[in-house]
Amino acid sequence: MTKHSNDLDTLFSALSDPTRRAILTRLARGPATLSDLHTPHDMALPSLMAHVKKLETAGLISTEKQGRIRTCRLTPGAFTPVQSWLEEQRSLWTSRLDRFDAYVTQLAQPNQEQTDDPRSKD
Amino acid sequence: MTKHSNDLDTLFSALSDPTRRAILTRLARGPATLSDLHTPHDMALPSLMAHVKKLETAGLISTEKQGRIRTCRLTPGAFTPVQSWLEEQRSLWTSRLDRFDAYVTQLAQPNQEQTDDPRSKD
DNA sequence: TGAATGCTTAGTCATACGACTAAGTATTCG
DNA sequence: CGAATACTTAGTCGTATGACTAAGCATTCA
Repeated sequence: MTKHSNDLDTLFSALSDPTRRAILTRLARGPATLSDLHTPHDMALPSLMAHVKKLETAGLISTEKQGRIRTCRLTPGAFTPVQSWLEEQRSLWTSRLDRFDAYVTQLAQPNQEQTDDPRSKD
Repeated sequence: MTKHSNDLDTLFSALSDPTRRAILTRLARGPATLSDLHTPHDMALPSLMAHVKKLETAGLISTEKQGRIRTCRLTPGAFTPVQSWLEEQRSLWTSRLDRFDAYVTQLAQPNQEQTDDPRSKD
């Protein structure tokens, strides 16, 4: 069993390395072979290969071998789960702010009934 | 020296663990003490503490101690570098698609001069 | 004051990660 | 065919991560 069971685990983990992010940035401009990807990095080829494999496992890129050459390309829409998670967090955060705002507004108008501080809700 | 020198390294790495993402989700609803954060997780308190510390190091949360109680809260805008990076990638990708589109359009109109396939550019 | 509470530190351990070298395999070129 | 090319596999090594237990240290409450 690998360490990361979850999609997001694997994605965020794959993105947490600068070499891998550089590879993605390169591939955003177009497909490339392993050697192409290797050239700018001061690192042995097997080490770079391991990064490429991690990106592929995370579903961020796909690779295809023709003859002795392996070509790598970005997977369209691979960032979607990441962006969705971020969006969900943002949504939770703003709805909290809304509730807090309503609470403060209510405090400022003591004529009306008050509910509990919404911040303490589970 | 820690392993992650870069902001993005630390951020993505902090986000790559489900316990830590759960903590963030909890804090999106409002501040909480360490014990609060601990309760739902079947894990020793020091282990949870380590996660909280990692989130704090990444700048995703801040903590403050009053008496014997440590309160944790989300750092507003902490996701910005992550979202900017994603946005930059998207931008590279779409500009590549635009260039490719222009190339295809040109192929379909052989009357006009053709440039090289933009995909092969460095 | 003495005990309970809430966190903190210290130390251990297993596994994962990321780099390397060396050697192997499969294409392609001369 | 034989050599160069482009990856691939295997094996090693040091460090990082993430979990645990046990013990320590303030604060607060009775």
